Amino acid sequence: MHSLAEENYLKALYHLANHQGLVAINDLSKNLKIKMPTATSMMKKLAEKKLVHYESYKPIRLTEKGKKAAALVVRKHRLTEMFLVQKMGFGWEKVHSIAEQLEHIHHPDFFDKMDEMLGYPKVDPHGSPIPDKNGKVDWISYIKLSECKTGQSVTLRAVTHSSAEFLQYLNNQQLSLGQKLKIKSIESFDGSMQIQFGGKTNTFSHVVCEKLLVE
Amino acid sequence: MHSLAEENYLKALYHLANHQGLVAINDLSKNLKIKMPTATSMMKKLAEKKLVHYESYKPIRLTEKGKKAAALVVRKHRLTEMFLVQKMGFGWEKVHSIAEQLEHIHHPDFFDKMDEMLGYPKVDPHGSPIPDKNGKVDWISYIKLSECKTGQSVTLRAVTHSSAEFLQYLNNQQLSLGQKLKIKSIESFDGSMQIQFGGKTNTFSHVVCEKLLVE
DNA sequence: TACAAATGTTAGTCGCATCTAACAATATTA
DNA sequence: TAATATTGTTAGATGCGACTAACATTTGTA
Repeated sequence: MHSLAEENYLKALYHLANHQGLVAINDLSKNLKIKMPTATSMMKKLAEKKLVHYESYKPIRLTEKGKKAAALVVRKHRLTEMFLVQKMGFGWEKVHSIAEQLEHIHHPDFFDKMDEMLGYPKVDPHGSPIPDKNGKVDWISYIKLSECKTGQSVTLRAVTHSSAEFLQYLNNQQLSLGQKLKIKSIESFDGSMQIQFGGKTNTFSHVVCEKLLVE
Repeated sequence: MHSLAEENYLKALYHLANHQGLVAINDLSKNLKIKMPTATSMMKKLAEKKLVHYESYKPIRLTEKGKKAAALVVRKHRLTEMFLVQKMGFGWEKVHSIAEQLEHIHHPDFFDKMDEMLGYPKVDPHGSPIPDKNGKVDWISYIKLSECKTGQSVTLRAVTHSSAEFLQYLNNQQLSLGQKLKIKSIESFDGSMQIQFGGKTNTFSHVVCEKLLVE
């Protein structure tokens, strides 16, 4: 089995590769808040274990084995988040930090039981897809709210950031998944959007709109 | 907060002190399956942190601070076991090994929520008391089945071993907590007991009877 | 294109939790 | 009580995952 540190590197590589394509040592070290030499030496270790393709000065790529291992950690994380919300009554803004710890539990039965109790969910409370037991993911192609045009009507399907502060902000705006949104106008100079939903119109900054996925 | 290793030492000291009184380095190292020098150096570290009283060649004692820290780990372990049985439907023989990992989660809300969902239970699925949030334990004084006399009628209240094998053995005998037992006879040469319960009479070895607590 | 800035690697150190080997103290027993 | 066995300690090594300092490569730009 992989160590806690290894699992965290795999997960970071997985997310970075999905969000930005090529992954440099620098990205990885910033993401994990470790220094670059530490990341370099871990890449050598993961390369030994055939979890990444690593060549000096080249971008890092997960191998198929590495992708699967990473996806299985993500699976544990997202199943846990779903369990915490659905079965334990936590708010969606609380669950990320708990799941960060629980994702490292090595006990298949525990997660299989959650999966069963939840009815084999396909997405987590933030709308992110839950990888299956083989690490395969059903990618659903939503678009960012920030890419929509004035006048469009869309439905909020996922958020791409799970920090407690951001989700609490959405709570304060009474914004949750499934909410229908109508784009009233867009400020061209800062990209902020006036959005109508639930009988009111609020303004959201570009930074916020980028993190909201809709269809 | 304490490291995973520290928590495991505290827990071992707590259990050993409760089961056998004085605790020697040797006991500790056997219990944790580590070598004696490792235990010695950890005792020095825990002494620095005022979690144990340690003097060379003397038995080890937890300080009040150490007892509380240990009890809080035990609390997390036992709450988790109860949650796994009551809310997730695991058999009592499965939960120890899962709880061994979950007990090291550092997230008060997670355990508080379990506690609330379980209705603030006083004992775990094996009949062991759950320390309160201050680390205080309601000691209930049961006696070992092995100490009972022929003809006595008692009720099974707790088991003092939580290994999957032992509990599976009890499952196979259809023996669970709350079961009324009547002692039909005792073999004087090996201490095995003929016990009547649930409409049948089975023989249990001394080793088994020592692990069953009754009242 | 040449230099500067940014990025990446190598070499060596550190703390943690483990180990083994050698030595010291305590306990057991002949 | 003296010899022996058991238990405990000290000293020093190891693997892991982090670090800093110094050096190397790549990239961006004047």
